[in-house]
Amino acid sequence: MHTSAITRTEETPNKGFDKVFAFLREQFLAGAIQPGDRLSPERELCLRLGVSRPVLREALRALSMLGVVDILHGVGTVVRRPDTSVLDEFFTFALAQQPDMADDVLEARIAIECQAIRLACSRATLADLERLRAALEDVRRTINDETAGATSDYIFHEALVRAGHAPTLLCLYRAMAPLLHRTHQERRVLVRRYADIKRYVAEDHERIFEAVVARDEARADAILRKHFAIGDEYRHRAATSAVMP
Amino acid sequence: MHTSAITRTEETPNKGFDKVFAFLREQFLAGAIQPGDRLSPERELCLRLGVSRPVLREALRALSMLGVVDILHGVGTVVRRPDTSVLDEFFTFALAQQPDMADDVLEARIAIECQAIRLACSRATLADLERLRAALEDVRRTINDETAGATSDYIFHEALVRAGHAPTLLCLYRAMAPLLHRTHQERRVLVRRYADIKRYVAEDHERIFEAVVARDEARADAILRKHFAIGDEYRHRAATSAVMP
DNA sequence: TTAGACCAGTGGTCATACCATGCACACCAG
DNA sequence: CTGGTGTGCATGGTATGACCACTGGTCTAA
Repeated sequence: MHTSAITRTEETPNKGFDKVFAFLREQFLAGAIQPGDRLSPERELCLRLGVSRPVLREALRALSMLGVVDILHGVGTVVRRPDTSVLDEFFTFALAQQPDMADDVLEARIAIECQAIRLACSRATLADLERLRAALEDVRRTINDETAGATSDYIFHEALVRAGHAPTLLCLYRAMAPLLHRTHQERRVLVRRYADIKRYVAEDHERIFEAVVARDEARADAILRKHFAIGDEYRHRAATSAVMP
Repeated sequence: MHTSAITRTEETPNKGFDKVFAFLREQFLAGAIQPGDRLSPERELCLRLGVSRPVLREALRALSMLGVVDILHGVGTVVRRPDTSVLDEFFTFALAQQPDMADDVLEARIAIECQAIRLACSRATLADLERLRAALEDVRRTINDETAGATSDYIFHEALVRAGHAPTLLCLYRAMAPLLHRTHQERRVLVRRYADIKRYVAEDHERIFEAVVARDEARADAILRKHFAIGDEYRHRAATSAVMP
């Protein structure tokens, strides 16, 4: 008990994995290593850090899980700009065991999108508007197809966020993409049950588009919020009453 | 080139790490292992899966990175309900690599906070309001202290997001915390230059608090938005005109 | 009864050897 | 000169076996 205390009298903040991970983390956050750089070979790194190769590899694998590096067999470990693809894994696991998390993420989605649409009102380029218009037509065209409809819906909303020209918002939004897409598909199942939902989907998206074209921030925000609220209500109705004429 | 194809004629979809990770992933998604369960010991698992222990550990570490399991020294590897805390690491890395991102992140911050304040209007508990009130007093008390003032400011806004009771929003907000705090401190430097900024800081936060107490979503959102806009303007003025009476 | 020591189970680390892949360079044939 | 080809090295990928360190329960002795 008290014997072990002597052994670690000096500096032993973390050891092994934590030490390595903390070190690499530092390097990244301090900007010492930039995207595109190639890390030192594993054999060299583990010498420099005073750990064994398996431990070093655990840390590298951890970073690769976070999307910070790519480990390429026969090439090396290269730093990459983390994209949101990692979060796909995360949400997959998270939702498998915690379906109620969907609602929570949905709230974050609303936050992102409402801010993005405000920005879009002042920043949207002609190309953005054209993309939105095309997406809107797709939504209308696929209104009777559950699968294609879900995709159209998602594409429209993503186009909306893109039009905001805010990289971070877009990044966050795309992080939730897998989840959102699944939700869209679930929602589409309701189309059969509630006939009026088709009109709601079509008209809402059109009004959203028009508000952006008119560059009316407050109105766009309000309409979009209402759009989500209605969708929420439909899901709620579907969840509470299993059968419906 | 063509020789290697023969070697893997049968089932060799992945080998080593991928194989193990895929296996565990299956187990989770199929619901074969539930939160609270304890995985088999490493030595046993790696035998069952036909891989070495280092490789198995890489996979376990990967899962722990995704927040799916907790690895406890001397105890075992236990499955946990994934929460959004993992995203901390991710966003920390993701947001760190772009220095010019400050303004952009600010926009994301506005998104989070405006949505959170709306939720807070309907969900804030007495404890939340009390925390907000205390933070508000701190803001007033430290109005003349740049450093302490920045901290108070941040604490108030975080309390706001907490009152929204949306884990994902809070997680995203905290991921931006370091950047935000820096911004708050920079803003405080302006206090000396513009005397009226003190009144603005104090009054705005008070009105924000009152709106939440009144549970008026639209008003709270609007006030908060204006609050940010004014802060933005101050920063803009400070940036464009270096000197000012 | 209880405080302490002990022990078995489990994760944490290490060292070394060998396999697998990519890439570049040199080499050879045209 | 040119193009293809093969060989070798650098690097990641895996396996093995041993030992250390922590946790929890059990057993012993006061």
